Amino acid sequence: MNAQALHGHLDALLLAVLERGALHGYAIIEALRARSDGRLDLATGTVYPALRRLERAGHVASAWSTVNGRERRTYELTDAGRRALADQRSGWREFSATVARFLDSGPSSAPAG
Amino acid sequence: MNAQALHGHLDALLLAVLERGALHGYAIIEALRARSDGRLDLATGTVYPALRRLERAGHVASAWSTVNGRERRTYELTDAGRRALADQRSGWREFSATVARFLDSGPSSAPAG
DNA sequence: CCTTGACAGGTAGCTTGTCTACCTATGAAC
DNA sequence: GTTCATAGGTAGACAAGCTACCTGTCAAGG
Repeated sequence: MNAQALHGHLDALLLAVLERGALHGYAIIEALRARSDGRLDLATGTVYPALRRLERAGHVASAWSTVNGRERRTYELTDAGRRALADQRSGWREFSATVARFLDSGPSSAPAG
Repeated sequence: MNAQALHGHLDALLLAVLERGALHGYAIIEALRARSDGRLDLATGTVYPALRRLERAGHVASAWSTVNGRERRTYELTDAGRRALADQRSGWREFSATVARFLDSGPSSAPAG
């Protein structure tokens, strides 16, 4: 399952992983992979631009830090990002409930017609 | 909620409404609106090209019929379309379960940390 | 006859957002 | 100094939905 299916929901996932604490880009990709049991395996070319989008929107803030002599850009949720995440969560719930009406049950599992 | 959020799932919804019986394009749009309590209000410019996509893929078959002197193109699920729908259903379940891991619960609803 | 509005089908071009492919750089192993 | 894992980044391709527009029928109002 690639991010093409996520279209429009990727930003929400990014905010969600950052909710547990600040991470750098590569670690975000690994967190996504780990928490999804390998189902979400995103390319850097997908995640980095998305992170920059979120930063432009003010939902995350980034800072350079040097770890083991390596430059890493660490991303952190802002207050606006936290609000945006709450918003996206309810948006997701509405979206998934709506789609589920069409896809969660087939004709065989319908009660009587 | 617009179809931009549906990205990649629209085809599945279209197949799902056609599962209950053949419909013409306009009626599909109305069925989507009705079954979603108005949440899915798709433009013809969204649905017609999608239908043509599905027809090219062999998932639906269309036929012209004249009703009340009006030409209507009626779409019907093919066997391949039925298989594709079953496929999309399981894809949807996996997708929604995966995203839900990140978005269905906030830190407040987490048990202990 | 002409206009307006609901119904019905259709297309072109724009925009957004992800993907592919590529590049730079450090530190460790060989 | 080559290769691998880690880490950050960009350009251009591509898919798919959106906006705006067009054609046409039928019914109502003038």
